Amino acid sequence: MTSQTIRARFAPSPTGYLHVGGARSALFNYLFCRRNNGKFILRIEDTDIDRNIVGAEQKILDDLRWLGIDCDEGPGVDGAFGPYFQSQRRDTYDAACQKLLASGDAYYAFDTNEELDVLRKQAEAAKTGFKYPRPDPLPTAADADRARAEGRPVVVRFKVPDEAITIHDEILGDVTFAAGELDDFVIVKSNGWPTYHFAVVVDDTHMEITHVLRAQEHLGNTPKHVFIQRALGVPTPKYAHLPLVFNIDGTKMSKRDKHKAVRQGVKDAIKQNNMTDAQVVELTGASSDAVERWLKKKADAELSMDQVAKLAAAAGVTIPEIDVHDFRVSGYLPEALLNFIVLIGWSPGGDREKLTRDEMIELFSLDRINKTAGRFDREKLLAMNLDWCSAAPTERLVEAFKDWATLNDSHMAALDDATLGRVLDSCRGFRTLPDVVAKAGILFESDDAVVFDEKAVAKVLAKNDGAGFAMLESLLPQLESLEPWTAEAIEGFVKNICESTGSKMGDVAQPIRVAVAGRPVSPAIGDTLVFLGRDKTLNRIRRCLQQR
RNA sequence: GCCCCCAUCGUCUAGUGGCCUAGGACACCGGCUUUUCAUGCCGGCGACAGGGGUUCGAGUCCCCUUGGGGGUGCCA
Repeated sequence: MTSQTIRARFAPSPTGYLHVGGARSALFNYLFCRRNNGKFILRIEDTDIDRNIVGAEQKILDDLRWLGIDCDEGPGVDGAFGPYFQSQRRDTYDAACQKLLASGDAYYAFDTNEELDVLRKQAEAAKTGFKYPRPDPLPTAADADRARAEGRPVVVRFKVPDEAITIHDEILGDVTFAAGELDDFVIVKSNGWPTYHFAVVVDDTHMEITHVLRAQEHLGNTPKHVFIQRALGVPTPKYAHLPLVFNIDGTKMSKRDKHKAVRQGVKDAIKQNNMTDAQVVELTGASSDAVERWLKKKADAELSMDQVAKLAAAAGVTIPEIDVHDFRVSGYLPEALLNFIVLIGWSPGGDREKLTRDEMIELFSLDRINKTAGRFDREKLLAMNLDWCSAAPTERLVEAFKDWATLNDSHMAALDDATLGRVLDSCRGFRTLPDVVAKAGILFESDDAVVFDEKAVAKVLAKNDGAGFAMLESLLPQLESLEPWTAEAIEGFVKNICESTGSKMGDVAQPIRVAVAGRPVSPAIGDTLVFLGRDKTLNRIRRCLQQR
């Protein structure tokens, strides 16, 4: 190791938002570095030019920032090892490739995808594993030029040594792969760009990465990387393969789950005649062919997320949160998400569970990482979010709520901080930020926006020959003159009514609540009326009386 | 097919050979509190996958079986 300092990295590819699994990898790397005074590096792996999505890296950066995971080197944070985009490091890969070609550790190959497909199918039919047949003798540079001239694709393959290899993993221990298991894999594609396996090794070397913490799905790739390192004559970093993160049903958590959930919901709706194929076509504005393919053949790409969202709304399906951004939009606190995620595959030991980022840093160690894959339990996340919301000071809640409200174009984004703080405090006990809107949002809409819930009206107002309505009627003039218009005064007023009429709080508060909110749910009655103000309160009660 | 990894309540986990008649949290069930909805509080249900070893002693070590997962791409 040329550097004594621990250096670890998170290396996402810019193909969309940051996935929670990726966020967990980023977090572990981050914690490991912070704990050990190391450097945390962010590198964008954009060697697959066709799959890159414009602006995706910015979204990933935003999500990491939202979570509070900051890097020491990376896009926008200069370091001595940049650039931090693989697309800007092409010459490095080319040089490394030339070196391997020159030493005979890599060679040119000219097979078309079709030819390879045929070989793979044959192998499958024969129930044997596919291994790329290494040509003998190996093609020369001249052969490569000739192939290129013929219009054949030219790639570079790594000549895998015929020897067993043992990987020492910091979490899993020694893992041995027998000789002859690997075949000669591609390191440079026909478009000249390196594959992941090659770029990752070259970059980790140049960036002097000392520790590679990555998902366990990469364990089987590690021999490839170590063989390349040996051929290049460079050191091997320490590896730590993190347990995977699954859905609650044990399937792999993926972006496809969103399509899957909505597809199922739409299918059910059609089956129950709540929806027709024609409606699906109309809703999405897509061609009926595209819709059919999406519906039947699981061709996710046929519909955009926007179109899928429309279908979800129509079919009454909730799209599952998969990306960090989804959880942000759903109204989770980043500190809760972070706390939840860190406990999948790691624990500080004992009964400790609730951890701030700083506590995680203090407690983090590689040897407490589990080997077992964990499931992403949304119920537990919800409970954890409630805990964090309950414990959060009002200012923090205001800040988080504004972020959420702005992101969701909520009408409550317009409220001033002081009001917002009081509203948030009056709703304490909520699980996610939108719960606050569900409970108190109506108080900040126009009076005509109040829709009276039939059941609530029947139960609270109309029952007993309209006892509730009568109550409201008698309350109205007193409310007109009540002074001062504060939560305490209003609560006191309601209590007085109870005492003088011998009724329970609910008998008085509920009719008022339904009158002003249309539903039997709102903050405490005093708070509810204060948020509304006297004029709107009276107006809404009068409007309600017309429902009689 | 082949290679690799994994295995404690439904879920996340504590447990690193005796402290384990296996602890906590979420969920679930029951009760209490409460002006609504939520909260909050109390209690309950509930696991070492199976079989062999090793050991005075195994959830903890070894082997097999079973089960789950990952890889086997000119994706990362």
